Amino acid sequence: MAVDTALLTLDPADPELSVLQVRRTDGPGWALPGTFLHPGERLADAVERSLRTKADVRGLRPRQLRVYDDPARDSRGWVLSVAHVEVVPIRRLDSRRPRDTRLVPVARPGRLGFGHAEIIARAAQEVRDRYADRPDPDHLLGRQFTLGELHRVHQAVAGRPLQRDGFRRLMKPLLCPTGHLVTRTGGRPAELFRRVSNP
Amino acid sequence: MAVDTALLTLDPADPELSVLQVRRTDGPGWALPGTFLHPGERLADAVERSLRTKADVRGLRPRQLRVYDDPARDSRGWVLSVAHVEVVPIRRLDSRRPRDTRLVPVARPGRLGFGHAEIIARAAQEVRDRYADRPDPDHLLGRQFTLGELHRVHQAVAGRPLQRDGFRRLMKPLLCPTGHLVTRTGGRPAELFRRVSNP
DNA sequence: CAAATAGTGTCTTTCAGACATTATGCT
DNA sequence: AGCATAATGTCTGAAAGACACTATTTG
Repeated sequence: MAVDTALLTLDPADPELSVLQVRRTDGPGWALPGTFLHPGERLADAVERSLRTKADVRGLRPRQLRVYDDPARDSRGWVLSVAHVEVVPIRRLDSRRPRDTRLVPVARPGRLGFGHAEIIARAAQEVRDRYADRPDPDHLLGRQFTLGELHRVHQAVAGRPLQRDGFRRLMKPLLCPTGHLVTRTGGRPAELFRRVSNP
Repeated sequence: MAVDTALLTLDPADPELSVLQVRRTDGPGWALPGTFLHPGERLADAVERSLRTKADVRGLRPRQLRVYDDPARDSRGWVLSVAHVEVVPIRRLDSRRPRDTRLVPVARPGRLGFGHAEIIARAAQEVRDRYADRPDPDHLLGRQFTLGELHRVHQAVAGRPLQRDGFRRLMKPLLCPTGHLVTRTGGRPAELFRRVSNP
């Protein structure tokens, strides 16, 4: 019994939804981070453990995607894997080891074994669905942000342009205005917003 | 490692979405049909096996819901369970043993252990989502049916009345007219339809 | 002023909800 | 005729797509 995780993030330099991959220890190539489940361990704890040791990321709320149970999936034997998806802002990945990890756009995941390409595709779809009608539910942005910043993040997650005015009208009733203005780049100052109910 | 299945059906006498429960062998009360996974066995095969022995149902296409991994879930020890959902017409349950099984409306599942009530709620939601915009995807009806029959099935699955004319307009473009009319009860004869792409 | 970004107004199309009307068989 | 069911027509309001316009900053 194993867990595998598609850890997604946004690279601000290249605004595409990307997935963390780790160098395989048992052979050449890359794979999703994963681990075998310890006896009595919860799935979320195993995900946390695998990502803590491989990418130094903590405080996760992984979501299950599905179980992959094809007996031929893993050449080492019969391994059931519970696929998970998790989204973190890229600064949470700063402490990862660059030689043993890489970030790859989800649209071009490379050649992966274990059916990991399918997990990535499903993970990307899950995140896109989550972002379709909620303002940045996975906190890629901080507590406060402008509608322009939110717009760019949602476009990057969706992987396609989203109409600006329609996006504003959809998101504005879901946000809490702070009343503060901010000037980030040359242009009219933008209003800062917060998510509505935020821990 | 185990599988549990919410096997849903419609009782024509009482048009509510109902779930099959089996008498527990290790204690009093009722539970969802389930079994432990055999080594090397696929999840879908374990589901099929458990339902074949307990309800004499074959030819299933179970869908995964999620894994339940709470270590305190099963008092007998550490058991991960993959919950599944499956829908069959009630005639496929004719050969079940009446004393050891029962059909219960999903809205009132009774007192169940192992978190089975939550599985049932999630299963019902999954089926309702599937039925929201497709004509009877799980073949509760046969190959041919009238829009009135389809309407009654969808209402029973949804657990609430669905507007008749809106339902017709939504479903008609998804159906293939046969050109044949049929008179089932006193009233104007209805046209028979088929699903569009049907194996 | 020009460029860049933020914010608003408005038109059209589409679609769901709701109600009404017509069609055709049965007793 | 009267009832039951099937099928269609039409109005309205909400939401999405699309385009245009105004507002406010920097250089």
